[in-house]
Amino acid sequence: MTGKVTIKDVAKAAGVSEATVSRALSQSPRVKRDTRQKIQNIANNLGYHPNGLARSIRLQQTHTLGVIIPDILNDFFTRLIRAIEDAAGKAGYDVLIVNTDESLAKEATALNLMLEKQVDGVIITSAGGPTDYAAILGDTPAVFVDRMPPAGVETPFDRVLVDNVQGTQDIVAQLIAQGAQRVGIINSAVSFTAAERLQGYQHALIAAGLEPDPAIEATARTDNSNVPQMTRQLLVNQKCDGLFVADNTIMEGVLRKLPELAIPTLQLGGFDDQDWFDFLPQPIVTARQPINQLGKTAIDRLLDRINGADMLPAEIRLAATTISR
Amino acid sequence: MTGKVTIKDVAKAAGVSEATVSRALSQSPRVKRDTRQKIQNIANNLGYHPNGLARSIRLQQTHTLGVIIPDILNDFFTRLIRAIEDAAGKAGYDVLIVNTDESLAKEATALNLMLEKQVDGVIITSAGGPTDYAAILGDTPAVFVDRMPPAGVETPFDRVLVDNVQGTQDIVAQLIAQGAQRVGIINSAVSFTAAERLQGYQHALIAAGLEPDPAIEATARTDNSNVPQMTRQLLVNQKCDGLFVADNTIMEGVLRKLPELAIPTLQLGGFDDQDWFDFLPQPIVTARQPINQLGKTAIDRLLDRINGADMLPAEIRLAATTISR
DNA sequence: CTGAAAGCGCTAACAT
DNA sequence: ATGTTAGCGCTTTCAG
Repeated sequence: MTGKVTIKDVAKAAGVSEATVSRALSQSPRVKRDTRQKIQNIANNLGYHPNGLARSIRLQQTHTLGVIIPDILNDFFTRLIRAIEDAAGKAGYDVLIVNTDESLAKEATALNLMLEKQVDGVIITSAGGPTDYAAILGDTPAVFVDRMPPAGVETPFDRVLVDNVQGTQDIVAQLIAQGAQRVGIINSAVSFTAAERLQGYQHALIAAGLEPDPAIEATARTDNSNVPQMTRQLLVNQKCDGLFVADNTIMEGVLRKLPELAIPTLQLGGFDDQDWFDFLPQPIVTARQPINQLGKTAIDRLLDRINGADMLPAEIRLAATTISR
Repeated sequence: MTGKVTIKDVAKAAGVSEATVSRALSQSPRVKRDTRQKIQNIANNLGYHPNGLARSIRLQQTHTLGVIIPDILNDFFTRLIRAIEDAAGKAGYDVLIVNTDESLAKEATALNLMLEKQVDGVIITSAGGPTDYAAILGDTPAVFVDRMPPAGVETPFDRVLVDNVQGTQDIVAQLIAQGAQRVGIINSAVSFTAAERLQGYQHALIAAGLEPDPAIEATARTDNSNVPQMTRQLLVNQKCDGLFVADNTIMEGVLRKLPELAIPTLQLGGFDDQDWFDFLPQPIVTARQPINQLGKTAIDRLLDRINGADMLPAEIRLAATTISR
């Protein structure tokens, strides 16, 4: 933090008051054209950059939104960030992104950081802990995206979510339609989406007259270290001929394990779509999430709140699209 | 920007002065244990969050670093961000990331944004324009990573770069060793890396006694829209039996086109490695970049500058590793 | 050990 | 059309 040339320097150089410089630089009509021109030139020559901190502290708003993301290496979140940035940028807001590595501790730190930086609002993809968001956030507006804190009923926040139940149900139904008789699941460690996706999975089984079997319902660790072993367990020991995988990071582990297991006719499906799935040798059924909509909807909602809209917290569900390859 | 409870409120509630609250909360030893305890409790109960803007403006430093990234959807940069965040975080710095979509205009905007936010330093992956960085940056320290502005000789900035020439040369040499007789190149639109990678490509050809041929040196557009066509051009029309591709985004386009061309024995290689290349049916030779080192080195260098280290701007080159699949 | 007061850079009344 | 001044929330001399 340097660039020590301040509005005072410009004022002195131009022989006017600080107020006039401020007005000139913010295009106020209350300053003569000539003066404005002169001041702008001088400011440029001096290499003046307004101090946004000072302005924000004065104006009581930063025009910055905080975004809390659990895994910046995950393509899904990268795209979500991009969508959020886009929507925010169009509305004139900057975005402060913090990655939490699915750690609750880091999430709390991130939240505090954002509050200290006085962000005007926050978008949270929760790592899924028992955090008391309302207490921490005070009256800073927040919108939850993709995941909700597990708290449950009385969440006083807006939520923009994917229809995980329906999305999963569609995929599993498709796997069965393609001939699978015994479909296992490797679920994710993220409690919120895991619960919903398990439900969709079971719905699909029951709708097809199949019985859910706890023996073929596995859960991946957060670091996915047990995925290879779970894959073998379900496909070899449990003789599943269909497999639903709850997200793209788990899918990568499964795909890596598959060749050595050499299952002849496996019906494979999973949540999250990746472009490179096009290059896979085997067929795969996936749910493509409406990422851009997710981001845009969340930002719209957040900006409404920031602008003082008086509305009840709502839950918005967006549908995923099933893609068969 | 809300959270209106300030240090003044805490002071009032605690019956002490603002100064004492400030001292208590910053663990100054110059305040009685009891007082500190009491103040901390009151602050918690009130839901007090220090205003980072006010503190930064007072302390003349933000403990925030700006990072300018040209394409946040590109896996390479995502990993770079992650590496930078990691290194910065360990040193107690936050990171403000801005994506420029390879646009010079957005890059300039991003730079200004960062200066206005008073970042303590900037890491730039340049979109590669004729921008006069020195003039814009003033005395804000900056380090260039992965790419340098084209200016050339007299860059007064530190640069942390990959050895593009050697990396490319190794790959192309490997393609030739594997039997390729006529190796084409689809280069990137990014001037800096493109120039170096072309050089490495040509070196390898010459070292193998092959003649560089402009007819098989193609360049992708920034949006890669011409990649399918270039691929056909080189492999079908120009009958190349080897192909070097300058980055991972171009590689994806090539891979997408390959099946329909059905080239029997193609030796394929490219810069940037992706984990999912493991799943490709055909062999591929890639350069894995030392991303973590890149990030860490850049941050170290930047922090040294921020802390006033007096050293000449240097260019640090890191080696890429060749991976054959 | 604690308080009073100045000042970081900026904008917005309120003058003139 | 421009200048004067107060104050945003914080830290830090300087006094006590």
